[in-house]
Amino acid sequence: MSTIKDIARVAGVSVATVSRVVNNDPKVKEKTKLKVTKVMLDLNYTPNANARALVTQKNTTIGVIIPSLTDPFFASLANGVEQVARQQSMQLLLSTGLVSAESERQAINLLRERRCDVMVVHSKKLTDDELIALSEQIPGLVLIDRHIEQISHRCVWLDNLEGGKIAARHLLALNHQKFASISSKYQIEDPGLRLEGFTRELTGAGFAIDKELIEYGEPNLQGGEIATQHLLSSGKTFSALFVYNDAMAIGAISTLEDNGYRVPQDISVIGFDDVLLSRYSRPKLSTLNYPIEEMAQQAANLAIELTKERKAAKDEYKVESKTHKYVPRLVKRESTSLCNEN
Amino acid sequence: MSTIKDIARVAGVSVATVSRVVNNDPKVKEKTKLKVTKVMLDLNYTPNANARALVTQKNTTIGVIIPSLTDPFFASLANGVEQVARQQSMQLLLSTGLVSAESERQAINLLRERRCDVMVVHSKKLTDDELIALSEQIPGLVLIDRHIEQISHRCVWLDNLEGGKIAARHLLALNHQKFASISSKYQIEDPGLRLEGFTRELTGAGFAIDKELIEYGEPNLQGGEIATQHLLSSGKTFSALFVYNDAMAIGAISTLEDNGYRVPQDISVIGFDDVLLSRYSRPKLSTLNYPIEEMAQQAANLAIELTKERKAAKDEYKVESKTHKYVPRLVKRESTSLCNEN
DNA sequence: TTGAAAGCGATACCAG
DNA sequence: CTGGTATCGCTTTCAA
Repeated sequence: MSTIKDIARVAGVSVATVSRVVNNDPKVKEKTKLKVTKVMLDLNYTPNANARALVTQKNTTIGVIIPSLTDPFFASLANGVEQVARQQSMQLLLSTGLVSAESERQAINLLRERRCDVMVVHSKKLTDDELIALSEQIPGLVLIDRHIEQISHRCVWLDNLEGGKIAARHLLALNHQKFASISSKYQIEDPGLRLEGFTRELTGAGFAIDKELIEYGEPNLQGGEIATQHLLSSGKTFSALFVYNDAMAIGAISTLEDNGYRVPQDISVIGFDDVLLSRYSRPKLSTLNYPIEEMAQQAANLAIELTKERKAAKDEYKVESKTHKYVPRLVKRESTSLCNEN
Repeated sequence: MSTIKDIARVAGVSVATVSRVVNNDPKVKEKTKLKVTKVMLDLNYTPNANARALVTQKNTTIGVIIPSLTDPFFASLANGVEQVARQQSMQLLLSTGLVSAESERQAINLLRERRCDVMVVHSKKLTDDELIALSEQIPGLVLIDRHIEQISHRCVWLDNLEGGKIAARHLLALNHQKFASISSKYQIEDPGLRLEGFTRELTGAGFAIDKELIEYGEPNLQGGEIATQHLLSSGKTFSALFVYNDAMAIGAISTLEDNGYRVPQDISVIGFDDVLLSRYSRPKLSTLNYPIEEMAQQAANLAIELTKERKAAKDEYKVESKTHKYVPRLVKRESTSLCNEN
């Protein structure tokens, strides 16, 4: 691979001049520019981005850390960041497969080694304290899908509590009175908040959800199926089912129908996330839209903004107090309908 | 951000020594090692990967170029590469949003600038010739999902023709005689090959497919719905439908059922790809498994292998004549069954 | 308009 | 075991 020196030598100019034409410096004579350009083409020259980054102390990489790519939800998240990257002529450095605090920590560290100072991180395992400490060292670190009060202005998150409430209000408005819910067995924040919002709103309306009608399972199709079987075998009846996410909801519907219940005529089912799947299922799933791609874009832009600010005003603490909270939007499709039992 | 010099100064040693402890060189005295390590922690030191790459001429990045991340198929591809990257302690540089030959070319070039010499590329727009030329310059370039004879050993691809044949054999074995097919309107290679394999096998068995029973549409749910309407309105009957991909197949099923046809009792439907979706649909979709994740892993490993080989034997042309062809596997689920018409 | 030279932050060879 | 130093490929003053 030819270097700037090779070009300089062959073209009979100094490296400084070559550098200038590479960077489009207007004060190179047109003639030399042409000459140099030709040699670059001949030798198939490509500037070395590493060397460049080293001297300019600038980095055109934006890092993304997510648990997995196969989950469409995270794929959308990555996609949102990618769009911003493209728009800003930056590139995506992606890290997945996070399972432990240690692996999350390591992923962040790898990004730091590359001096990638803009990063969008989806962390569920690291503690608030560690994240706060990290964010002090990394000005361009933005958390997505998580809210930490002390660094609120660097978090882009969804109001899961409100999402649960919205679901409850929707079912309540449809006249439902007997509720069940399927949640995720994983004790990350989201499932708890969604369920809490849901039950809280029910309580406010004078209803309650039987504890035996709350099941926990793997947050996927099969988990939804199994949880639903448990629900059914409890012997208790319900006309409305609030499920942690769309995949589980689709699994639930499938099991309900296998057991002779029609959705939504007999039982209304509402999911969460509004992934592609929910539009493909039959009946089409009513759910809460989680605008993850938009949020990811926002997060990426925010991260870029933060690094710029840092440069502009080194030690001047400019505490952005803006909050980046999103509220899920109800998407009414076919799996919920008026309750005809009461 | 502190540098190796800072550490050396504070610890009272030379940069060489610091470098040694960073790289775990066994011949540093335990005591100095401890001292240096402490300072590194104190100053929150992180080695600069760019500087490192510059001097070692080694790069721990593996590049992936795909059209999009939102498409689960490509997400799986990226995921496969990521797994290999992780396993080799490398990192993923991802580029998406390819729409034209120019953008594909640019994406590859950005990877080159970063001296990322291992790359897995999914290119549909660049010509064979350009790709061949490129692969001569980039030893670690591997093409996925595309086959170019001259650089066959650097292509990891699926035999779409054979896939079509397998589908045909499956339907034939189920006693079907009247066929229809939905293909993609986009004139990339795959749809043509799949359909050709399908019809060729039918012909071999003494059957044919009515040209009016071949529809083309957008390769998504809606495209499948629309194409199916066209098929139905032709007035011609058929008992088996071969669809370009799973999304279209699910759209097709939906339309068929809306029109009073039962799947598979009245009409058998078979898709292609075996994406997650096909397991969620009802009836569960019979389809051809496209082991894209496995293929992506293979491609990534191959790319790494190629760069190593290059290093081992510079000019010695070691033409790997191995071929990396995959054949799709029939996944029989619920959407195809014995024809009861004949 | 161009060139010489001083780094950027690390590695690795050669001495000692 | 440790230190000095040339070097990687490029950008960026400072002079000419």
